[in-house]
Amino acid sequence: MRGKADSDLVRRQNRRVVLEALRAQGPMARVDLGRVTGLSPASITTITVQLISDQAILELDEPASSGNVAKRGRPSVRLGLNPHATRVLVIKISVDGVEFALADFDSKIGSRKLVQVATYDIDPEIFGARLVAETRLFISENNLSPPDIARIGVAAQGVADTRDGSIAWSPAFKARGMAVVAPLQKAFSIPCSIANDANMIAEGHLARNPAEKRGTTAVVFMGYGVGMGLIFDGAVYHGTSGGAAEFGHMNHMPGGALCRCGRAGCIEAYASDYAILRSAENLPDNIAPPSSAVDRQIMLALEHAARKGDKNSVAAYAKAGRAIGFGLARMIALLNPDRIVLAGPGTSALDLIEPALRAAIDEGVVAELRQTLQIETVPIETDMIIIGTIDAVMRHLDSEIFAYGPMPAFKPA
Amino acid sequence: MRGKADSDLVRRQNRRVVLEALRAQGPMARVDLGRVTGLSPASITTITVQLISDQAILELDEPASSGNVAKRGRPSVRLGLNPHATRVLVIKISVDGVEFALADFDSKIGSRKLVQVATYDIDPEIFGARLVAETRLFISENNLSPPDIARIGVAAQGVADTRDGSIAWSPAFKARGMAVVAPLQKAFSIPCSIANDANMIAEGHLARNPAEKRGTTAVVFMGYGVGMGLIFDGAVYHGTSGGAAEFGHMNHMPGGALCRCGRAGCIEAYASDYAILRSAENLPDNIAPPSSAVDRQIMLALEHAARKGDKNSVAAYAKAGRAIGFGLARMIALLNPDRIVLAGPGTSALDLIEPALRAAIDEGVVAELRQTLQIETVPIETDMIIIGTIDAVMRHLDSEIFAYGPMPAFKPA
DNA sequence: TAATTTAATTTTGCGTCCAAAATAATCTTG
DNA sequence: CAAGATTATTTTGGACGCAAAATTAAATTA
Repeated sequence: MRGKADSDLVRRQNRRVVLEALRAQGPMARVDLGRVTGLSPASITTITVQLISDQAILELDEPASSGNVAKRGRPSVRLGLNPHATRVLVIKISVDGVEFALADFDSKIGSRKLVQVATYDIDPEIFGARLVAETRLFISENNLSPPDIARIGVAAQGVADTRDGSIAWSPAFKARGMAVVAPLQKAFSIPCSIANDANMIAEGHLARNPAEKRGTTAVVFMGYGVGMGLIFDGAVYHGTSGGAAEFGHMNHMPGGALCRCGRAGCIEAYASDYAILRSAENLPDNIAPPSSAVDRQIMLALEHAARKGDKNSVAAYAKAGRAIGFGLARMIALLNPDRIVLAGPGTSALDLIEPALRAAIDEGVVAELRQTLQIETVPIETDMIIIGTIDAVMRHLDSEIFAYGPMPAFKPA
Repeated sequence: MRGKADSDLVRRQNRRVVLEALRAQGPMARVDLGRVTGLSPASITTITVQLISDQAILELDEPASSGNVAKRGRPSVRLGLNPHATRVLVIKISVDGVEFALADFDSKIGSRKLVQVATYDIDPEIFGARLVAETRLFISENNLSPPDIARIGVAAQGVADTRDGSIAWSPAFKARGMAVVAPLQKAFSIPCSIANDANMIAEGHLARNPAEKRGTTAVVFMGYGVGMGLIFDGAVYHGTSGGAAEFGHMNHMPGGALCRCGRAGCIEAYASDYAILRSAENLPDNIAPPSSAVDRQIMLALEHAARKGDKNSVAAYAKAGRAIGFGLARMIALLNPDRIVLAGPGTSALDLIEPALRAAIDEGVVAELRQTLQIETVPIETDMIIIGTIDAVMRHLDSEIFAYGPMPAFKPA
């Protein structure tokens, strides 16, 4: 914590704490809010009166409805986030196309839509215009207009530049430096931000796992690519320009296998779907990777073959495990994390990958650093990119807007 | 920032802000403290009155002494940290032996002493006893007794375990898990903590470079070993058990050169003094490294030979640069830092190392992540370990003791 | 010596928190 | 069904921190 403190800071912090409690644990009564936040009942009253008048939260008046077994005493009144406090638009940009989702202030997704876009050869200018047009269409299809939306969050596959709001490099685009935030903000005058998709998965994991509020966790995403999100003390780390945790493009072997990014030896060039496939088919590892995602069925068939004992397939998964394992070993030496979480569709082949992965960690890092390390697998799928982006945007609204005082420009639905 | 806020938090935070300003920028008048901290003159008065009565700071009453050209108006009274507020003992444990230093509350070193200890084959029990005995001697030689010392900070070469207060592994010891904090605390009843020496170098760098309060910096130390300290937003990152930034033992090549730590392929096994020497002498890279530090003169002679054009020496430095460069490339992919700072005696050979180092970074990480990255060399020597440990301990005292209120158990000198 | 200038403190007011007391709303029980 | 009992929430009053304005302090300049 830096800089001076005053009563303004206290008010904002406590408002934020209350909002975060409601967001993380769902609706609850004032008494419970007091217990959870550590604030006195008197303070809770003051704060909730303000938040209610700001329309950020509301009383969920279900008189004896919710199967409340008759308890003694004055019944508690549950408070919840006001779904109509504001709305948020989330856009996911990947090789598959562009996906849109609208979420209410209580983080529930109201509407979503996938638009197929032939991204690879598209011109940056044209993509920007297309993105604006599709966004405008999606907004109007939901009977809304731009001022109804408080913020736009974009999750992009590849290296997102959080500072200039562009996609620096992505497997979805041949071109580099695709401007994304600028055209959207210019067209709609809505604050907009962009981040890497794996970091957004980590945001989603963080929002759902209170244990991640402490210590360091690396969330590894395995699938069409290999990604990572780093959580330090309850905050996802983005790095200087948003390029943090580019685990897939962390070098594994100098001069090694050819990667989609054009360089040699990236972890992704050994451990992503296309790389495992290429390796299982005994193709040389310097042939150009495909520009589109590998069909899920093909990967499942490959897993099946490996489990049946097909030598090449088994070796391919082992190679992938070794690449990820050495990458993790290097990460462990650098960050000494508490937990590693393995997630994504690629974990369906974990039985084939894990032995080599663990052997590589054992070989690659001093034992003392991995004694307390937990490695676990969680069922996170690609949908977590959208969900996590919503979480990230909401966290921002909680802190930066509602925590400050009366809502700016609120419009009841 | 987590948890609720109250006026207690405000008071502590602002007291800390004042102390940090005086520590970072030296003595200054109340007016200037107000300017620097953003606090009003009224608040500065209140806070400084308390800190003076706690004897944490004092008025530097030099009536018109310090060449103050006659200014109009009431003269300002400069305030400074009270050197005698408390004392701190710092212990550095390395292959060379054990070094002691005493520092006053204004961070100035009062007395220091190097004790040669044949560490390598020592029994943990015996080392603990010896450490306590030497510490007791050092304290009494300075006409002090244990209660005069507020805190002991230990910096250790190798993997320090901040949680159990031991040295998990170190090139200085054959044994693993050397208890350090426990015997000291038991003997003297003084709070004691331990950390890795490279992290302490980063603490020292941070204390002297206000720019490091923002963003991410990796401080690389090159010399008898290769170390790193990571600074995230103005705080040195220690990891779960204090083992963070073990850059020297981050794997470079699976199955590669033999390292002091017993494993194969660590960066240190290519880029530390002994590794460069081994490589220049054309010895196989699987021979056991020496258990003591390489003499500085030998390394300087090697540099000289390389600059004269000796092929083997030139190749050895290039190999070192490549190992460090790929390590940095991997770190960059993971952390997307703002700055890399190269430091330590090894930087005297930077002209021989840097070309290969930069080439490896270019080869090993996607261009977009290194566009804004600054790589600089700073003249940090091994002495920074002691200085940085003092800084770290003082930062702790500022936050955890003096920021809270009256000093516990203060004894004027 | 009086006016001016700059530094620091004191006074006063405001905002936030908390503890305790008061009030509200419901259930239990005779 | 009315009087307790019980639990939730609000009100009241006090404490503590910051900041603005007024005041005091200490020096220079005219």
